[in-house]
Order: sequence, then C-alpha cells, then structure tokens
Amino acid sequence: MYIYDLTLTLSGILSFALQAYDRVFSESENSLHTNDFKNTLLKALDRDIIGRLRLQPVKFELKHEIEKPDDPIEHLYFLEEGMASMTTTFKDGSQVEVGMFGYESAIGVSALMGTKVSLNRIYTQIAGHGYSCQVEDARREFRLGGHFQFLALRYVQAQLVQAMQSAGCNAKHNFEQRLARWLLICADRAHTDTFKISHEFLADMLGGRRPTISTTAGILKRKGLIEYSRGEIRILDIPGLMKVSCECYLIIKDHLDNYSKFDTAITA
Amino acid sequence: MYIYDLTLTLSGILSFALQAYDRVFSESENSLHTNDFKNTLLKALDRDIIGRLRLQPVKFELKHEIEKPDDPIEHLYFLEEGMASMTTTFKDGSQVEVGMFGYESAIGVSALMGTKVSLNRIYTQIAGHGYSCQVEDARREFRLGGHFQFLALRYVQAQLVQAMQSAGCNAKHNFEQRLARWLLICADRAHTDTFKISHEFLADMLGGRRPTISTTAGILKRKGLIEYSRGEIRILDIPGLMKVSCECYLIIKDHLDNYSKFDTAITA
DNA sequence: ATATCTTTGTACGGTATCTGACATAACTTG
DNA sequence: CAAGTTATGTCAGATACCGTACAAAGATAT
Repeated sequence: MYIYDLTLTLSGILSFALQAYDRVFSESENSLHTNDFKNTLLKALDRDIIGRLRLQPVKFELKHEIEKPDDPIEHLYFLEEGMASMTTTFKDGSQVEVGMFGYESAIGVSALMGTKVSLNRIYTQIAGHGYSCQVEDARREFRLGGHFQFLALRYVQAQLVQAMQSAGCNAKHNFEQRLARWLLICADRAHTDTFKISHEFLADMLGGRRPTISTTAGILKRKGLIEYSRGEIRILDIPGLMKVSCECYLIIKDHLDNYSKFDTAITA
Repeated sequence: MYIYDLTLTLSGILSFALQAYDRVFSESENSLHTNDFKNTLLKALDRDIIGRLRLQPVKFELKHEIEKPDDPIEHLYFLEEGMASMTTTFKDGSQVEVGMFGYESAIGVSALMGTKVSLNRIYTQIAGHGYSCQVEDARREFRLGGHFQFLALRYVQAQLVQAMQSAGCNAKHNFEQRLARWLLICADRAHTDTFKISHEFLADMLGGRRPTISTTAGILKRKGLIEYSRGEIRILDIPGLMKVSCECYLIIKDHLDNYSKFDTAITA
C-alpha cells in the first residue's frame, strides 16, 4: 500500500511536469515534431508528413477484427486509446497472443515490409479509437525514406523484440510470471489500470487453460496485487506485480516505450 | 527405410536438375539477378549492388559468436553454408533460441532498422562460411530504396514470422513436436541431414532440460526417424519427422524459403 | 592401456499444468 | 422475480516436464 501511494505521488508530479512541457511546446506553433496526437508514432511526425498520410479518425469496438490472416492489408491503424492483440491461430483452433498494440502502435506496418496480406489475426481487446491511413499513402511516404520510414522501421524492430522475448518467455516462465507480465504490458499499452477481460480470454492469450488462469489470478488477488470480478480486472499494485513478473516485462516495455526516440541506442 | 531411399532418389534428381539450371544461367553472364551465390539474398541481387556492398568472404567456426547483446553491429553477414542460432539469455543464465540463420540469412539487418546495438546473441551451430559487409555500405545501399532494401525488409518480415510462430509454438506444443520442428528447420537452413549438436545444446534451443531431450530424441530414434551418437545427429526420414512435428515447421519454412520472391504474396 | 572428459541413458520424487466435470456466483433477459 | 447465460471457483486424476543424481558408454589425452 505504501509503495502504491508513492507511485501515485510520483506519477502526479510527472504528469504535472509533462503538462508544463506540453504548454511550452504548444506555444511555439511552428516547432517540428510536436502535435496533439497521443499515438507515439504520429506524435513524433511533423505537420507535412501528417498531412500526406491523410489520416481518418476511427473507433474500435470491443472484439473488432482489425486484421484477418490472408486478407489484403488496406489500411494502417494508429491507436490513440484502447488495446489490440495479435494472435497466431493453430489448426486445432487454439490461439496464442504474439503481440500487443496500444498507443505506441502502427498496426499493418508489415504492408510496408513487402507483404501484401495479413499474417495474423489482430483484434480489439480494449475498445478505443485512433486514426487510419490508406496503405498507398503510407507506402508513398515510406518510400521517401524520411522520418516516417525511420519510425516505421524502428517500430517493426520493437515488434520483433516483443515476439522474440515472448518466444523465450513462453518456453521458460510459469503462468504466474506471464500473467503478471501480460497485465503490466496491457496497463502500459492502454494507459489504464482497469480493463474488461475474462479469464477465458487471458487463457487464450497466454496459451493456457481457463482453470489454470483462474487459480493463477486467484493467487495474485490474494496477494493484493489485482482485483477482478466477472471480466473486469483492476491492477492494484504495479511494483508488486513487477516483482512477481519475469524480466521479460521490462525488456518489452523498454522497446515499445522508446522506439521512437531518435538518439537512443536501445539497450535491453 | 523405403521412404528414406525414395527421399535420396528424389534429392538426386533435384540436385541434377539444379545443376543443369545453374549451367544455363552461368552461360548468360549478363543476366540480372543471377550470380553464383548460394545465399538467397545475395543470389537475388544484381551485379552493381553486389559491387557496392564490397563483400568479403568469411569462415564461421563452430560456436563462433557472431553478435553479442549490446555490442555495436559493425558487419552484416550472409551465410552460404552452415547454421547459426539467435538466442535470448535470461538473468538466470538460461537461454532459448528465437531464430535460426542459414543460406537464406542476412545477419545484422536490425542495424538497418535503426538499432545500433545487437539485441541478442547469435552464434554458429554448424560451421560454415559466407560473406560479410560493412554496416555503412549496407546502410548506404539500403537508403537507395532499391532491390536491396526490398529484400532486407522482406527478410526482417520473415524473421518476425519465425519469432511469432515460435512464441505460439513454445506455448502450445510439446517437446517431441518441437524437436522434430527444430531438426527439420535446421536441415533446411544448413542444406544437410547430418549435423554435430549435443542433447545439451538442443535442450537450450528448445528451452527444456537435457534429460527431457534425451528421452524425446530416444523416441524419435526408436521410430526410425533419426539416428545419433555423441553429438552427431542424422535425419533419416523427413516425411516421418514432418508427421511428428507441429504445423509451425511449414509456416516458418515457407517464409524463410520464399521471402526473396518478388511476386509472391506470401500466405502462411 | 589407463585415466579423464564429454555425452547419453535412465530413474525417481516433485511440480505445474492439463482435462473434464461440476458447483456457484453474478449479471441479463423475459 | 424466475430463468437463462456467462464468468469464476474448485476438485481430482492424468500427464509432461523438472530437478537431481548416478551410471554407462564413447571420445581424448597421458
């Protein structure tokens, strides 16, 4: 409890500082690399590029399927709020999550990598909204080789790290560690500590069975790290969850948080 | 035994056909997109690009470390023969394989994605040789936005598929399936049915324990699919292994085999 | 040949997770 | 408020794999 209060205080200070920071920049209207987007990638782009992408606002409802395997990719999506999962589906119908998308996301970048069709299923886990962009507009901008290309490539790289770390994690870490990791990444991506998701779905994401997740979630609940009821989960103690989670959380978080920063040589 | 003889015969016919194919093309010396490389990516490049990359032949000895986490990437490597593994290493010292590199590989492409330092350990599992290229030369060529960029991006995409499929596979499939998958991909990447690797190392790759691998390998041996002794494994029955393996093998193989093909909309 | 090292075989108690089933609790609908 | 639906709790037997230990067999060095 003490630790949690400390976190609140710290984040309070931080958000105050950030608001001040935003005010300074919104006053210098001509400043490059500054706009009102919440999406990491869009936020980092300057006005003319944003203009050329011809963005359209989009709403994402719960369980909306953004990409379907083998379907042609026609749009890129940049989430501002909400969270989406990418899963691989096996022949027996079971699925496992291989990537998460939040406010840092550019969904559909593989279309810029020379692939025409979607490789995996992507669908909304937490309803939200964002922007879409025609894949041709994105391709045209990408080919210019400028900042948009830079960011798209860095983001693909971050996705690769996420997938690789998940591969190792799924092989070595138990469900308590992985559930904690999932909850933390989800909270980060969606900027929220409460979200609607059932044990059934969590089991799919982690590649386990529902009763296993129920007992594992029960352990976290008894430890006072989370609370939940009928599909609604609330995170109570982030530092506590981090202690339970495996190291994979911070590695993935680091890359998803920082891929857009120009001068960072990202080190795990 | 019967199946194995059939396989030998088929591969005999195939290699004869391929030799004939090579002869035809080496006669038309000026043809674009044709050269004597065995490496998929280099093979697909035309003469002027190859020239600009200023390739240097390299030998890779067993267990040679090609990339080390956090070390700056200074060269790209294109394997012609041999096989290398990329692993993620956890704090407790254990490691799990997250990618394999063979004759299709371009090791170090993440340097073209905006990352300066290596993310994971990469080291030779099967000794071989190939070509190296200064990362600056590769970056310069990449920025031209031509065929080299196209292929590098497609290859990164193939790596992403490999990592994502491994993530799902490690979560859902058992050791017999995954061992069979590993052996098949290894045989494909290294173009060989015999390779030196101990159970100890296989355990690391698959994220299991050595005794587990020993018993699992014993099962495959008793089924007549492989034979082995003191670190040398030979694959006897590819179709048989494919039956034992999970679907992940073909999905990964498809992408690694075909990423370089211009007009293929790769479908898993 | 002997000693040493590496690799593999195997055994055994312990644990995590599976599988399937059933019960209960909390919402939703009529 | 009764009935139906969805989400969760729980249990018990089965299985896969762990962790550890030790033995045997094949290589290598002396």
